[in-house]
Amino acid sequence: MMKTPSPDSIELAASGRLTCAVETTLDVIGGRWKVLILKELLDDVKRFNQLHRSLHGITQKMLTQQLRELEEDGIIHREVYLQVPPKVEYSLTDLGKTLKPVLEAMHHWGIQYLTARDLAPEDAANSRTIGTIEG
Amino acid sequence: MMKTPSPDSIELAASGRLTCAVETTLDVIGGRWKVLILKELLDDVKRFNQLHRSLHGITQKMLTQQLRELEEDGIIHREVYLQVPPKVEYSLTDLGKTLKPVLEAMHHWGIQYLTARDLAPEDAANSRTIGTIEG
DNA sequence: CAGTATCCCGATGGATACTG
DNA sequence: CAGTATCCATCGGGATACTG
Repeated sequence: MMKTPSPDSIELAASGRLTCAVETTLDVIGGRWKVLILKELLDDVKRFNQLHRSLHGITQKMLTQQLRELEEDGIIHREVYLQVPPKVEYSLTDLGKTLKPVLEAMHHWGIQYLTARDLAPEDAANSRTIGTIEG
Repeated sequence: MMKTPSPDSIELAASGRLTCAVETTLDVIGGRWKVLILKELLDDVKRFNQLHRSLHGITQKMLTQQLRELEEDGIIHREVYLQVPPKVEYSLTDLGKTLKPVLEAMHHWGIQYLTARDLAPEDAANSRTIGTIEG
């Protein structure tokens, strides 16, 4: 995989515009707050206001919206307790838990990237992969 | 990593608003066309119009813009040949190549996700991770 | 507590035309 | 060939206020 020259892009009509599974993933976790939300839920079940407090800066609207999208995509589960005052708990579904390796890969790369840029920003800017400048 | 309860989020002032390395990664590859561009460049060096043709639907403006951003982030290298007609080649930097595992993880999950949703969309919608509904 | 409902703005991204 | 330059539509996302 990824080694094949051409037969790679997976044509799917699911969303109409996606041409590759990588984009599908990006579509699911690419939202402004989604990876943060997922991180919060990786190990624990959490309530709405718990999330609201943890994700500093997010508005209620955004939190609700992003949670709904994650729910529709089958990533998280929303458990409503019919009581007063209301109580709603959010948790990862089994499908959602499978995102862990992806998030870890992204986390790992992020660290590496920040390190590289921190230590040698100019070096990175000048780095090149082609050695022969020749028409 | 990811196993620790709290000392996780890496406060960085690089971009001002990022609170986690995962977001850093998303910031770099989260653009509308970036993962597609990266996929094109994973194995080959390519010219501007080659990319333009491969990424069906992208406009010149968008292609230029996304390429510039990737370049600024040290992910790709832009090699200009001073000749007529002009020739510009894009390639991954060493740093850019390190994204491969990330893209592979995302690709792999995307496939898995599509399969899961395809085979059992309702099942996924009903899946839950908490078993005890109890206030 | 856990949301909705409005209003609103700026960034993202697209169409089109032009150029060194 | 490889871009720029404009103009424009959309929409993600935020502030604020209200509610079952």
